[in-house]
Amino acid sequence: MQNNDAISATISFGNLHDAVVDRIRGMILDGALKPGEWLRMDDLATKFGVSTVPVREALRQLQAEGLVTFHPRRGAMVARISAAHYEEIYLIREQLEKLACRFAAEDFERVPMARLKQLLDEIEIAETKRDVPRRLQLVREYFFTIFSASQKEHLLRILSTLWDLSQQYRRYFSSVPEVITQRLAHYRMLYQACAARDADALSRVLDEIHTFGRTHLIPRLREEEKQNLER
Amino acid sequence: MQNNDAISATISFGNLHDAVVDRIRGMILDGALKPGEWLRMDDLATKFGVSTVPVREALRQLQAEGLVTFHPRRGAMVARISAAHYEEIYLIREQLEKLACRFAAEDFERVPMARLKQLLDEIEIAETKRDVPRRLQLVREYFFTIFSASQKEHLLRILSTLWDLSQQYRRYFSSVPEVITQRLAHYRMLYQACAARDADALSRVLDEIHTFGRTHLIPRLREEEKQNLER
DNA sequence: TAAAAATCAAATATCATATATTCGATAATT
DNA sequence: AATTATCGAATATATGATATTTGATTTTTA
Repeated sequence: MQNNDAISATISFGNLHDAVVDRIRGMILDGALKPGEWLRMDDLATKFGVSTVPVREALRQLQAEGLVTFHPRRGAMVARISAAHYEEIYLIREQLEKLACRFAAEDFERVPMARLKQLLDEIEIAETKRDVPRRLQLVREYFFTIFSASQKEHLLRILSTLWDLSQQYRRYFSSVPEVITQRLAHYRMLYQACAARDADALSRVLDEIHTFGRTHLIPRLREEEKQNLER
Repeated sequence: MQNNDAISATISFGNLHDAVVDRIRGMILDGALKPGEWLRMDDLATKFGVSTVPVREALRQLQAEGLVTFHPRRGAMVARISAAHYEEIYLIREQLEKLACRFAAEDFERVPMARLKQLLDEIEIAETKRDVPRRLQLVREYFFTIFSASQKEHLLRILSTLWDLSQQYRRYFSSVPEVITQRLAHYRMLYQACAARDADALSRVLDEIHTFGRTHLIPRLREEEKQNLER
């Protein structure tokens, strides 16, 4: 009997380590593995059809990324991220995304506008279809299409892990209608700033995006967390 | 015969993974392992008196931190960091260190001034003794004593890995007299800004520190790299 | 010079050990 | 007498060592 989740069948080349990392990270990001959930190495290994060794390595890497916490002799667990942590992560993202856009704006030729337009359209389609997971995925790709024009390896790596860490938070707000319409407006403004090759406008839009998060979303999240604790 | 480098003897509890990570990271940071050098898992394992498993895990974590690169079926190697990478890392550090100081300045009470003074004195002593490794260590501790007042877990973690990545560069300049005197002046200015509980002054000093790096050190490093390639 | 074999090390699996947790039994206290 | 607390054994699972396999590189021979 062959397990459908088995990796060995799907990945014929490359190493198991990276494949396992991607699988587990994916499961955490789309909520299949929830914060606070224990990650039993044996279970994951049999699920993926591999031994425990690549699983352990994968979990260690995810720990380094902040998505997983290790508890000595107890095992690994999906990281619990508090509202305070989200706030911190967002402030870091704000600075680094501004930096990435500054680099990108040094040469707008590197921003693939056609791809950006396509993603923007697909985001709106996903929204009309109420396909939240797909929209989240597309939005991420949209932003990173812009960030990538910075051609800054480390910056992109750090931003990528920060987006991973704030994924839960994004999913949490992905069903609030006012937030969605506001965000869609922001995405369009980003596109226009890039299309106009206007570095200042790009910077302003990014500011607006993050100010909206700071003033509207983070307080809401703090409130929500307080309610959860009281219950 | 007992190997002096053996970890098992020194670390009786906790897991080997963390101990091995610290050891290898330490060896990279103080130059015992040089950029481009292959990290043979067998060798490291026997050197530390452990099996290859914790070594592999440690190398994977260091890969996530950016200190080590993996080459499929070839092994792990100490990361080579180009002048362009240093420049990028420094620009990221600039933004994040300003952010950390902004948080720290929200409540100067959290900055342990006595400790800061002590470190500043020790830095100057280490300098008169020409003890470069110790000075590098102390300077790092000095900055992180300030950053830590931000009480921002993720920010500190990211800054820590960025300092690790720029360690080679710091060592490279640690023997240039003009750089040292300029840096010592910067450290004193940092102390004074904190002592005066002046957030603006702190921000200005940090700006000056990074501007000096950008205008004087990075170009020098680029030049050096070019010469190395020509040779 | 090219091909094949030998060698070497990483990648993965399997096996062993150590530790934390849980459950049950017994004792102690109310 | 009943309930709770504590101690110990059993179980589960992380952690670490050893063994095997796979892939790549180098060397040797035709």
